[in-house]
Amino acid sequence: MSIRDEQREQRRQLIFDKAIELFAKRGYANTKIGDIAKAADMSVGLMFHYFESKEKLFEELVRYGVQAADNTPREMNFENPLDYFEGFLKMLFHYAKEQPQIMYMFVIMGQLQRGEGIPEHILEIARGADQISQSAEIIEAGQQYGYFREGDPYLLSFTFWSSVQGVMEQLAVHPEMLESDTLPETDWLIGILSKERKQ
Amino acid sequence: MSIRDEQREQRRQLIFDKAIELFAKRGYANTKIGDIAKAADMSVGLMFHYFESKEKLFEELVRYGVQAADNTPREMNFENPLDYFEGFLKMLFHYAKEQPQIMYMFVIMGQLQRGEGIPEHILEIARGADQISQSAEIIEAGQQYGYFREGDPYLLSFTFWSSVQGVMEQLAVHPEMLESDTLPETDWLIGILSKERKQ
DNA sequence: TATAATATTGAATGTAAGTTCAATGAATCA
DNA sequence: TGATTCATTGAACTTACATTCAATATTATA
Repeated sequence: MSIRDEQREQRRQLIFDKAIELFAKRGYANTKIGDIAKAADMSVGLMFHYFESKEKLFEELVRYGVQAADNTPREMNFENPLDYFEGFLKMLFHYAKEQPQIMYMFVIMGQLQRGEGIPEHILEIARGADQISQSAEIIEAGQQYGYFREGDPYLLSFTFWSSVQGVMEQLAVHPEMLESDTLPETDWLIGILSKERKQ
Repeated sequence: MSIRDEQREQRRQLIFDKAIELFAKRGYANTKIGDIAKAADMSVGLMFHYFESKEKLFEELVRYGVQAADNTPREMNFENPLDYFEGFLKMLFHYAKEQPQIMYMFVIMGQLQRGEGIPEHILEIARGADQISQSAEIIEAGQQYGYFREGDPYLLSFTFWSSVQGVMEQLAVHPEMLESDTLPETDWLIGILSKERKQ
């Protein structure tokens, strides 16, 4: 790859990263192209040299998020189903510090569900990753082995992911908590799902 | 009060209610005055007969929310501090069905924390209600009597309220769950705070 | 009923923000 | 070095949306 191409790629990546942060912190409609340009230290016009439009930028970002969400579970090994959730949380909190993009991505994927201001075809892309239903299956299976609390698996999954979502959203606005490593214990949230308290 | 005044009040209330719902579901920037007008079945111009501006409407709404949040704890009696949180949740879920406004209000108050698109003086109003710090005090006191989990009280409070926030946000987009009374058990969330599992 | 006050509308206005574009500068390559 | 391609900018263009306003209808009051 030529130097030109590399620089182009770096520039795109820079915009991408700043956009993730801003979209996560302020929401789609609240985030102005000018804000992103300023954060990436370039003119507004240049943004359009790298991304066709605000919408396309956001779309690319959502695709990236869906893909990441899809891949993550496959990368994980776990013995008991609860470990799946615990592992996920640990990973989330762990990465949150070094690569806040992952956390921001998570926040954005959540915001999407609320988004009537967001074009339908982008919402469609996001629906690909139905975390709640997928997890509900794991929970249902796990309940038979007594790992999980009793109750409607979908509702448990809903409650767990909504909570994680809420925590991530708040963390996104409180970067100082990340920096000082002041993060919830994974147990606190896993407790929503688990039958017993950890020893 | 004259009939005119009454009707005026009703009209204002209608706008107010529709605005709460839309702001909660779509966020401040995403919600167009035209959307609210359509929901309230009136012309855009008429909205401005009842409310000076979108911002003023939102401000009034936030003031209402802060006041409601302030009053609620005083209305509650509880024996052990955990009951305070459980009572609050029960109330929230209970009202959510009949008066979704309360739930929406809750969602909006949460959105405010994220809001750089929202005028500073409105954010200032919202800061009046620092749920997290207030609850942290109750938690800290309760820890001494063994009701609560060990851990940084502020962080516990943060985690609990973030989770509640997350659940409310999701419920706001899934009204069918409210209607079918498919709601999380309060225990699931109280477990974030409590030392022991309920018998 | 006549007059005043209020309710209501839709079109006009102003503005903020997304997008386009012509012009300039910098890098690449022949 | 000259030509070509890409990077970058700021200003112009456009559109969506908040807000204003003149005109009309409705209701209250004398």
